[in-house]
Amino acid sequence: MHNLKEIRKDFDAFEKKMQKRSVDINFTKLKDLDLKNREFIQKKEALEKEKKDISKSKDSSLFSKSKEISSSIDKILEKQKIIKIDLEKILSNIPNIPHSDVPFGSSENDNVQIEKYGKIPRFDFKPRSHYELGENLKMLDFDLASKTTGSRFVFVKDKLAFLERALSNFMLDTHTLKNGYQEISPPLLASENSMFGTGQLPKFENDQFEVKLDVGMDRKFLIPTAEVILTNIVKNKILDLKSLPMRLVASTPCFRKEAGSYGKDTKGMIRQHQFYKVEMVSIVEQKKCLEELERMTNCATNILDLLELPYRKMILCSSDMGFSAEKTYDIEVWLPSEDKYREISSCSSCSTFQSVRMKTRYKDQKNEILYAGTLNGSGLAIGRTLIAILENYQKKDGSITIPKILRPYMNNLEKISLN
RNA sequence: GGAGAGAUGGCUGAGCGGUUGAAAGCACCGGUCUUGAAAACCGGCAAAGGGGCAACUCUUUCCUGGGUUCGAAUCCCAGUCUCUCCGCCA
Repeated sequence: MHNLKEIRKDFDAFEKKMQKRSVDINFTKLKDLDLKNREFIQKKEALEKEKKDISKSKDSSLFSKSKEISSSIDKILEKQKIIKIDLEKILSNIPNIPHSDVPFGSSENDNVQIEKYGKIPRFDFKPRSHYELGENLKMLDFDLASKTTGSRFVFVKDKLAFLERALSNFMLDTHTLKNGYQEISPPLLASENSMFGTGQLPKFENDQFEVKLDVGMDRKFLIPTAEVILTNIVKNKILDLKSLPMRLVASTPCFRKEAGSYGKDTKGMIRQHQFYKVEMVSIVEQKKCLEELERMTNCATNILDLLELPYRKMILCSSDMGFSAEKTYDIEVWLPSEDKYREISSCSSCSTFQSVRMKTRYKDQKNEILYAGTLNGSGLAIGRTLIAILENYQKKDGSITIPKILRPYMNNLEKISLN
């Protein structure tokens, strides 16, 4: 969310920056509502002052006047409430402003490749897709999942389940032992307010799984990413400068409705309602956002380097970035069966966008209170890493070689083949 | 599920109808002292919002939402969360 005070300073500049996002926002209405809102505040405060003076004077002859003032205040408050709701509604649906580094674009086709890494494997046979490989090994079972649950779920079995678990441990170990992240095992449900804080609500409610709890009225949602719960750890806080940067990592299941992607990636486990992901979150001084983004992205790509998987690094264009992001790098891993790169990690700086929503601040050296910068990135999506290993490490006979770095995590198993 | 207790500033914690935005301590910032540091001492120190070029000033906020009152951190009602005891249980 944007700080209205900042927007007000230069409405036109704000409008101009927002054009890069290609979203339609009623700026005139926003400006108008802000103006009216401030008028009401002034009227209200004048009356409040008057009332306060009466009560301080303890002059009983003025007490009835005070009652009258109270009712006028109520009337103003009522009108102001409507304006405030409108204002909030507009404001909370405005995305973050893209950083000047971000290329302008209208679709994912405008994302810009920064660099390619690793060697694309050559096969002397037609490489199979991960679902063919997994089903042949009898270790991926999509039919069983539709039987027990429904579409876009999968059973991962046997050695592939082992591999999945090994990946989680390997990634967590790397981030905690080498990259300075603190491991967290968080709740998988988030409150409505937490979902608002990171920007999933109110605009993207359709993508979220809401969970009905019997007691209480508070709404709860299954986390679509651990980003939600990790970032909201610092909600409503004024942090000590010494506690920054704060780096957190968690490996959790993630739940997404994938509304609006009907017919997309219906085969295989590229796009599921539930998947494991190792997520990194950093809370930093606002001026250190971009620096931290580079660091975080390197932490993500480092995992691919260690797994010896070929990938490329992309910078997302203005229209392909997430709602809360000011700048995003996508890491795409090579998938031989599709003969192309597919997203396996997304690292974003959200500047102060989320911290304004969450009210996360810190005191700098001068004791000034500033909004914190927040960043999040996958390090990596486990399901998709599993896919990448299956496809890139496949052999002609349908067996899978296990990447060397993972073997210590898998009882020194070297290869997965049909039992 | 049953019975109690509580929620106050960055933190700990007093206050239980009238300059209380809130004692005290810790933390933090500035200063004195010191070769430097620590200790000690002195001073400063809540946030959000509005107005003003500024100095500054006003309003709101003691979990949330209602209510009583001229006036609420303080009284009443509802909700949320936390803790203790009992029961149940992974």
